[in-house]
Amino acid sequence: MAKGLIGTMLVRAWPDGRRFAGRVVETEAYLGPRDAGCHTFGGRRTPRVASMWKQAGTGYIYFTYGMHHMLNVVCGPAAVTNPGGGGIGMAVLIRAVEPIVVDSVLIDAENRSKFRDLCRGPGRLCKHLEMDRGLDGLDLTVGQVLWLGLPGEVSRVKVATSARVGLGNTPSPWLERKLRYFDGASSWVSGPRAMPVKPA
DNA sequence: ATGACGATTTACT
DNA sequence: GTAAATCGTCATA
Repeated sequence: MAKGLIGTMLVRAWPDGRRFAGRVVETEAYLGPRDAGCHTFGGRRTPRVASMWKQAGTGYIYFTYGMHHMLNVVCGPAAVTNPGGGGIGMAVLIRAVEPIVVDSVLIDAENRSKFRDLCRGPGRLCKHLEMDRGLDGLDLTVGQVLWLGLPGEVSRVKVATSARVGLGNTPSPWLERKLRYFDGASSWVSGPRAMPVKPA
């Protein structure tokens, strides 16, 4: 799903009618309880990560560093047979988006560079789309506040991969896995365009 | 009740 | 390149 979401449209609509739409260009996969980099590592089910155990299509938004919010798309099944447990606890972090519609105005490709940093990085994305814990747990399949649409452009996207960003330095094979996906031809991607697998 | 810690960004050297 | 900003969350006590 992390790979498949590259190229899809992320849409945000405000009560006052304003709209934003952007093309997803960078994601990261967080694979659940076995993944040392994942918030559900070890089967964690604290209030903060509760949304990660819900069904695919749920938004998981959390707060970190005392100032930033991050948006994830939950992608596992929800609890069915075991109400207190169940689910898979996996999600995809949306790290960067190419602005297409800003303040309800379609931005031509030639003018898009003016918005280069608007949604480049998970923190900036949430800041500019005004997404916080108030939207945590939202059903992203209901197109009213925040949702995902169809691929934005009919073009062959070359999806590149790298290790995930910002996971600290606790040694673990999980942190070296190439679970970050991005449009290799996009200039809207955050951080390094390729990360070394492991510093020699 | 307390303390350590971020799936980051920004400002400075 | 390095460091500060800043606070909710959760594991201890």
